[in-house]
Parts: sequence; C-alpha cells; structure tokens
Amino acid sequence: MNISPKKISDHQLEDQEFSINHQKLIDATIETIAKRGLGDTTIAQVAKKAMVSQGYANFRFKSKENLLLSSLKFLSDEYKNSWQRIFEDNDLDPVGRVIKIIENDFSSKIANRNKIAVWVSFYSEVKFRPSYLSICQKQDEIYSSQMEKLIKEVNILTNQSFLTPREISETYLSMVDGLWQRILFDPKLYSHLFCKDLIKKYFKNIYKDEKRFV
Amino acid sequence: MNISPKKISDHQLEDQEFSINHQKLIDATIETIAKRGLGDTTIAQVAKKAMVSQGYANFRFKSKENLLLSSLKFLSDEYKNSWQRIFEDNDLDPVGRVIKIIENDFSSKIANRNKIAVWVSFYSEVKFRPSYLSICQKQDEIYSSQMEKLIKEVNILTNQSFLTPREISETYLSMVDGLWQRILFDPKLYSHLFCKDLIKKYFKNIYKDEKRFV
DNA sequence: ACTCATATTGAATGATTATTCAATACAAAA
DNA sequence: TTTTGTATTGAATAATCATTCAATATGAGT
Repeated sequence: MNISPKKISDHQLEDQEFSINHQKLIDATIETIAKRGLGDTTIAQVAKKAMVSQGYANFRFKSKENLLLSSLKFLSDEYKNSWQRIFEDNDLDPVGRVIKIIENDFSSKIANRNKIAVWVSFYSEVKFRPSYLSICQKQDEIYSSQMEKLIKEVNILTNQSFLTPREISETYLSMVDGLWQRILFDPKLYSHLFCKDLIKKYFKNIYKDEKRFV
Repeated sequence: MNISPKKISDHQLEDQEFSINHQKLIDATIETIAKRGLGDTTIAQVAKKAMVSQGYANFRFKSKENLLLSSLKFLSDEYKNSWQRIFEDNDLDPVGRVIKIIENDFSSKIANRNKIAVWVSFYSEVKFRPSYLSICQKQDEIYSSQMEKLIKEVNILTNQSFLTPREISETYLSMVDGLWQRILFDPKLYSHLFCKDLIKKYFKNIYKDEKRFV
C-alpha cells in the first residue's frame, strides 16, 4: 500500500545529503542571505527559518562556514544542471542552443533577485576564501569552454569570422555577470526581458542573417 | 535632558574633510577591505593601519557604518572625477573619447584588484543598505547617460543605426561590471590588456570603418 | 607660565554570536 | 514495558567587536 514518508526515521538515512533537515537548512541559509546579506546572516536566524534549534544547525553542518559553503555548492550545482541540460539536448541546433542558454541565464529560476543577491555576496568574498573561489571557478571554466565550443559551431554555420569564438563567449559571460549585478541595483530597469533582448541584439549584430535573434 | 552626542559643530565638520587623519582612515579602510573583506574589517584593524587609536577612529567618523560610507563615497568620487575629465576634454573627438573611457575603466588606478574588491564588497550589500545604493546608483546614472550621449554622436558620425546608443552603452557598462568581477576571480586571465581589447573588438565590430578600435 | 579648548588615547562596557554540551525526546528493538 | 541508541534541544560559554568615556596630551592665546 501507500507508504507514508513519515515512517522513515532520519537516523536510518545514512547519507547526510538526503536528510530533510539538511536541505531545509540550506534553503533557509539562501533565504536569509538574500534577505539580510551575508554579513548579517547568523546561525540563529537560519535555524529559526528552518525551524530547528540553533545548536542543531551547528551540529549538522559542523560549522557556520561549512553551512555557507554547502549552500554555495547547492546553488552552483543547480545552475550547472540547468545549463548542462541545454548543452546535452540533441534536439537543438547551435543557434537554438544559444537562445536557450540566454533564456536560462535570465529565467526566473536562475536570475531571480534573491539568488543573485546570494551569488554576488559569495563573489565578493571570493578573493578572501579559497574554498568559495574553487567552487565558483571550476563551474565557470566548464561553462566558459562549453560556450566557446558552441559559438565556434555558430561561427562556422554563419560564416562569421571577424570575432573569434573566444571573444564572443567572453563577451557574453561578462555581460551576464554585469547584468546580474545590475538587476540588484535596479530590477525595474533591468528586467529579464530587457537583459535578454540586449544580449540577443548583441548576437543579432554579429549574425545578421540569423532570424532567431530578434 | 536631551542628549545629542553625535552633533558635530560647523568647525569640526569643515575640519573633517581636510584633516590628515580623515584621509588616513579612509585609505586604511579601503586597504583593509581589500585585504580581508568587508565582513572581516574591524575598526581596530583600520585604526591600527592608520596609526591612530581605535577610539579615535570611532570618534572621528561617529560610527563604523559612517566610516564605511565615507570610504565608498571617496572611491565613488575618485572614479567620477576620472571619467568626468574625459567627457569634458574638448581636445577629443567622440571616438577618441570612447577609447579614453575604455582605457580609464581598465587603468591601473581605477581597475586594480584592491579597489575592485572594495567595489564588489559594497555592491554585494547594496540590496540591504539604501545608503550604499544611493551613492552607487546616482553615480552610475550620470555615467550611463553621458555614455549614451557620446555613443549617439559616434553613431551619427559613422552612420551606424542597427544598434541604438542605449543598447551600446548598456552593453558596454554591463561588460565593464562583469569584467571587473572576473578580474577578482582570475587576474592573470583577465588582464587589463585582455579586457580593453575585448571591448575594443566589440566596438570595432559595430564601427567597422573606424581604424582606432584596434 | 597658565588657561582653556580641542585632539587623542585606551581601557571598560555591552551587545552579538558561533560553538559546545549536558539534558531530553523519541523511535525502534527486546 | 523497558532498554538502548540516536536526534534534537536550548542554555551556558567564550570570543569578538563597536561604542563609550574618563583621562591625558597638545597647542594656541593671554
């Protein structure tokens, strides 16, 4: 019959990763950073939001630092999964893939103001915490090289040769970072639509004959 | 009895701006943020670096918050002065002005890793501290509108009409923000030369006949 | 030299907060 | 039911810091 999840007690779950509380705490951490900033995020607030005791939060993650790191890792994996699915989608041609990539980078799941606030908070600490850097950097390197390969295909298909794949992908990636930051400043002005159109116009100017970059 | 301990006399206020210690403390604040991050910056460390007592630092700036705010204001004014000089230079034609702007945005005075670290630290708090936002935003709006006006002139001179001045200037500004952030990640890869060339190539692609965007 | 106003000190205070841990709740096994 | 092992609590601890302020130094005017 229908087995209620309640019947499985937490202590039977060997792997920390699968614990309900583990994910509740990570979600609460992200929400708290988004609401109050990294500097004003305390274990007490996170624990309260996750509805567990303060001592438990610390016990579960060993330290605040480790809780923050796990939260960054979670965000990073979520982002990576979403673009990796696009690169692996065999139904898409190169241009269609580029468009999906742009749409993903400014989707409400990825580029919402809360998550961007968390990203930028971690970015700002990257210079001082090697552990943050390694998570962000490793992900970015893969994204960057996948993107470059993709642009190379588009360049070939469209006979475009003035700008190299490297130049186009670096320009794209820096624009995304810059626009994300600007969404924090002025979310009304930098709407998702505005950002996507700006980037599509950039591509349209390079690939003039390609009708899909409206 | 009504106590107003934070009140500063006109004499003190005037003096504040010109005092050696005032600037020493701001410099020390910027250095400390660049070295340890905004979150790990304490008054004690700043005071030590500025070679004044901890109590004095607090007394002089009323509060840590105000010291941080003054430091952001200083950076902001320094940046503004450097680009305003370019917009006001009558010896430059529009394209020459654009090139100077690019060079300024990636000069070692403006875009060095320490100052970028400070900028990004403040940016990351902008969502939570209206006082930071107003300083950053006001500056950015002027820069943005000046830039758009400048691009309009270039567009007219070059008969370029596919991309609007607004689109080009927004793209430029977001690229700068993104590249600055990337300099923090990987300063070897994102050298000043690399960044400037990337941006010049962007303009070269728009203004194909203009020889100066090498 | 003396006075007085201002500049500067540095130790004390109080607030905040990560971390610890003894106590308790709870679920499964006996 | 009782036992036993694990999960969770929350109060105590200790460390860190911004802020305060009484005490002292400095220097200009008399």
